Amino acid sequence: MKNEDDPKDKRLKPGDAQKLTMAEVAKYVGVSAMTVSRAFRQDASVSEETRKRIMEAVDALGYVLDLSAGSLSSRRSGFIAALVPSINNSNFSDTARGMTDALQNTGLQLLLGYTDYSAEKEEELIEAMLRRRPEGIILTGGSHTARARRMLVKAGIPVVETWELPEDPINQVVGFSNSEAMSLLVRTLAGQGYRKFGYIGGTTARDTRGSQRRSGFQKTVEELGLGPGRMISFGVPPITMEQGGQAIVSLLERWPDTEVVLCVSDLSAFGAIMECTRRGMKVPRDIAVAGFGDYEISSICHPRITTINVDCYGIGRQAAARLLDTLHTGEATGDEITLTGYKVVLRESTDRNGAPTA
Amino acid sequence: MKNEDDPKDKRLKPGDAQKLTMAEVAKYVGVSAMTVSRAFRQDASVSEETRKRIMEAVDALGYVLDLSAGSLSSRRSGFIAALVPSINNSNFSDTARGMTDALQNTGLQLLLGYTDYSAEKEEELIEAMLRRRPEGIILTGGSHTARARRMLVKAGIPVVETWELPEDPINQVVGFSNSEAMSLLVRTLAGQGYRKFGYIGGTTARDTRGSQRRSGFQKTVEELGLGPGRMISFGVPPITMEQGGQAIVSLLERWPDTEVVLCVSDLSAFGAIMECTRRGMKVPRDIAVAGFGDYEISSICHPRITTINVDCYGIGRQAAARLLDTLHTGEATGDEITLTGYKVVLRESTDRNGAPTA
DNA sequence: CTGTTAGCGCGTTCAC
DNA sequence: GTGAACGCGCTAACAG
Repeated sequence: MKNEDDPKDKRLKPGDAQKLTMAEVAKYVGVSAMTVSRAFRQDASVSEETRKRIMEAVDALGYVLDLSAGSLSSRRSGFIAALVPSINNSNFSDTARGMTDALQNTGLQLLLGYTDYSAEKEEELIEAMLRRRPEGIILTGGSHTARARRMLVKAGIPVVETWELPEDPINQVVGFSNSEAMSLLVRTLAGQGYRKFGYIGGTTARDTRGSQRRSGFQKTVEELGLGPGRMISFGVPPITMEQGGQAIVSLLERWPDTEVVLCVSDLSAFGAIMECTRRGMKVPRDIAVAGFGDYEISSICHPRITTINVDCYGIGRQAAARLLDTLHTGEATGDEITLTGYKVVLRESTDRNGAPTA
Repeated sequence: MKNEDDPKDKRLKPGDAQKLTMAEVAKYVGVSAMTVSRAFRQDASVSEETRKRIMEAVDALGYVLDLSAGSLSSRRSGFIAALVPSINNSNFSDTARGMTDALQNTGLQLLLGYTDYSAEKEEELIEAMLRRRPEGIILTGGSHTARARRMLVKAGIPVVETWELPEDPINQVVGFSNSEAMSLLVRTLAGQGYRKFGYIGGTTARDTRGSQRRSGFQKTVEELGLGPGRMISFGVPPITMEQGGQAIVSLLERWPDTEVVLCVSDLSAFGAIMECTRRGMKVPRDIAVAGFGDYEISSICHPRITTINVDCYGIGRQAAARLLDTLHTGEATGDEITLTGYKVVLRESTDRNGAPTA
């Protein structure tokens, strides 16, 4: 913190300054600050010769551009805010990766936050993000507090909601119907002859995607005339593998004749299957289990787990791409919904032949 | 974008403005902008009465503080930069969560980037981060390009390197010796009577923690007089479960009498065990397997996996805490190393009794 | 407790 | 292709 040197010695030596400004670099090179500024932009009109000299000086002096100053002046922060429920869930981290990849070489940086599945925390985070003046914002899901919605609308930036199909979208949507996806899984398994369906999910209040999957399950089971599904809830998200194990135990105690159990997530399905194995039950011989999300584990474990494959990475990538479109077309783009695909992946854990090792 | 109203109508109506400034809020309330600014800070001396009026106006108008302007003026960005190799690895996302939690209520926000295990990408990211003028930066590992090191030193902000013990730390370190941790695992298993050790890891160039684990393994196996370890490499990081399965097949083809296989990560260990199961081998009856990292899966799967438990969350939390200390004590804190704990967790996958189901 | 003045380090805008 | 003046929205520093 102390200046050991003669404070009047203002000469600039390479490797000297800690907090260098553009003006100082400009003086060193013998141009104006504006020219240095231009040298940093792709398109700007600076002679190759001048740019080269400037960049050499930048290197020699170790100057680093100050974007916070630049964005104040240009009124473009260079940020895109993104909120996901949990960073520890590989489905969402795949989505975050998709967003980051889509933002590559756009000069935009992702400002990532996680809401812990809480609408209140989401509201706080939205406010914190908006204070950084992001040029767009990507949210997970369509449930937000009234104040959050107000802030988002007022911010006047493009908003993309993902992973669901909100009834009343703020702006753009990139996602799929969790309810229909689960419904498809129920129908597929019913088509294979399963009749007695159980369901394992979290308490619904916080995880809106989870509750959509649950209602898709219930609705479909009833539509198929298979009576009310056998539902077991474990605690609040994030979903753990262990909860799946505990839940299937409860479920089988209560309804021992259950044929197939659908889980809100592959993670709980895996926990359930392992617990069954540990208790000497064979999956799918004694009970079939399916998950949701097609996590890596489901194609590796034994037995491999039937699930719904969701395009997590694509959701992120497309959400960012939609945002970029809107930004480039001058925010005039109409609100629109981009549907992302999902598909049933049938694997050993629901195999009717009960021959887990193929 | 168009202004439908009379542009001369400058009266401020609640819920009107998109881009409101502090000065406008101040005018609305009848105070100076500075007083509004003070009302937003915790410590600042503003009468409760005035603050209340200001905050009501802020609410009514929907004003959102502009931190980018504030940080230019205060010369404090409010950012902490953090770089992790991969966001899809739950060990690192636990670390990120630890950092975020430690930064709670400090007014500092995490700017997260992932390097994809590449020093070049890390260098790029460091530059991109420094352009935002972070007040501190947290890195994973101690291997950086020369230019990255130069930029970091020159930035004059506290740097914390994590997850390893670099030979030549830049500043502070929060981590543990990956080599010694792996060594401890080898010794523990050798103590149980295992003699023929195999090792499965990635190609070493990019993943420095992986190569430290590998060398800890090799060194220790030789020290114990158990000859050179049987090493199999799979591709570049990130580590997948599938690679573990492929690797153990190669390893057993080449050295069929291997008794125990140590893996660079629980993820490859899990893949290896599942592949063995699929091929009709029992773990640990036919071969014992251990991992590294104590991922959730290892305590759930069947058989449960012996591993090294690492305090991932604590690494993040302490790294951020050290940074905060340094920031508060005026950056005068000496460089120091904070060791984080690790411990061997013995589970079924290396049980000498070979009774996987307890 | 509150107001005034003067920048923070850039980019915009308009000259040349 | 380059430069000068000005201002982005806020806060530090000082005054009262």
